[in-house]
Amino acid sequence: MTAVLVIEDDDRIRLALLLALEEEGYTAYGAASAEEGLRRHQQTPADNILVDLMLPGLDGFECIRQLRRDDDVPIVVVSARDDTHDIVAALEAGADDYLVKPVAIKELTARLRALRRRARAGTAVSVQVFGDLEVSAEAGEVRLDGRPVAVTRTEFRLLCELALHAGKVLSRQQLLQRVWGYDTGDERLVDVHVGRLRQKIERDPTNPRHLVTLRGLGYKLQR
Amino acid sequence: MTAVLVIEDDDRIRLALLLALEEEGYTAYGAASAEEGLRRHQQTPADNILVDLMLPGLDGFECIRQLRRDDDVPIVVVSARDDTHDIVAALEAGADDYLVKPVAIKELTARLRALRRRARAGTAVSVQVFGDLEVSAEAGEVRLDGRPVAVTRTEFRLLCELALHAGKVLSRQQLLQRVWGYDTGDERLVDVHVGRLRQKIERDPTNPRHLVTLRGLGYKLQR
DNA sequence: CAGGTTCATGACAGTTGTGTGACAAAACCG
DNA sequence: CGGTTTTGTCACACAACTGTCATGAACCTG
Repeated sequence: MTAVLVIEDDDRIRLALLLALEEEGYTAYGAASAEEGLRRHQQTPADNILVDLMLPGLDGFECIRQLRRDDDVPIVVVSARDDTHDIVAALEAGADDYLVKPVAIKELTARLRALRRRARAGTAVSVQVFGDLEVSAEAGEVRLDGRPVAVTRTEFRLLCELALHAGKVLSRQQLLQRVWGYDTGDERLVDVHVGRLRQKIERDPTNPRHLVTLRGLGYKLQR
Repeated sequence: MTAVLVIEDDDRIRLALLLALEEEGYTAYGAASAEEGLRRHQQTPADNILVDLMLPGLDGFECIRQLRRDDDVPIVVVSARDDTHDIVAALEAGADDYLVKPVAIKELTARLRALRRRARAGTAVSVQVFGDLEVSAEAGEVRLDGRPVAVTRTEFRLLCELALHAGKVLSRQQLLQRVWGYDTGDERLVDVHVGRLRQKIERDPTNPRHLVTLRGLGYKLQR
């Protein structure tokens, strides 16, 4: 779960942002001043910080500088001022992005995602977790209970494809198409590989909990 | 010196951007289509890429996806379209930022700086440690158990490339591309050099613990 | 419950991927 | 220049993987 701290003095805007972010699946909490924001972040560090520029007391620029003194958290400025000087100054102070109000929530979350992807790059590898099962596309690794599991290339591609659409059914046709690149072919092939994959990633392969069959529809991977 | 590649089909805009960037102290060069841009970046990788969305042939989104397939250079979209859908789609495709034309050059460069600051964080470590193995890119040195190991230039480049993306799989294609600069070539070449490298940096070369093979995927270096 | 459909699985032969040693060309260097 | 190191190519052997098929179980449907 991604936690976002919103530092904004206007109650209406702050609440609107918090609601919209929660709607999108974030854990969001607010602060009405820079001082309060700094304090809250020190207590429970957020994964992202949104900050307004015009704040009572300590202003946004100073707030960013103080945050940056000992933290590398992605900071996005959300300001009413659409002025190159402000934008440049905010970025120079250490912000990562600058949006002008009113912001489209979809754009905001897309930018937060892009920023987190960038902040993560180089440090850790991204991992998808399904209970006791972990899949990391970039590390080319599958783990069950934290222990690495050896899977073959096709099994891995198949698993990644299913993980990419976690929770959604994929028909054998779709899988043949996306994993094998076959426009046509024997759908049984998919069964065989699903079977082999189950042997490796399910505690009880005859009673799959992750990679389940939806009779007549296809397969899906669930959490 | 920072090199920026500008992919933009409108000659006037491209030239204006190139001039403005040079004015600001960047080395800037352009491409009038996605295909040309991809080719130029492959030959001489840029530190930043600016890309338009509406391009003849391959469009901007596809261009970004192709760049992202094997590179995480900071990408900024510069587009005339101010539409949330486009912005979200571009960021999802892998862009880091999105600016709407006409852009203020000062804002553009400030955003480029912010982006590079972010992209550098984490990667700038000059000595990387993988258990008993140490790789120092700057010193051009490799140590096993603290003892220096003599590796050849290509072996060293190969090792650095793998260390730079520690924990992530790199395909033989990517390695050929990045270590040798070959756009095409015999992938077995990589095997041979990996084999030679293992002889030097692995305690038990037949049972590699650091430089491991991921059948069908490529190689990776792990801690 | 009979008949048809859909799915799981084990076996097998053909194919592919990888490690390695040998060798010649190229680069390097006193 | 002549010797040494490095590099890239090749061929071969072996292990691992893939796709097909046959069989039987599980599941629907009327």
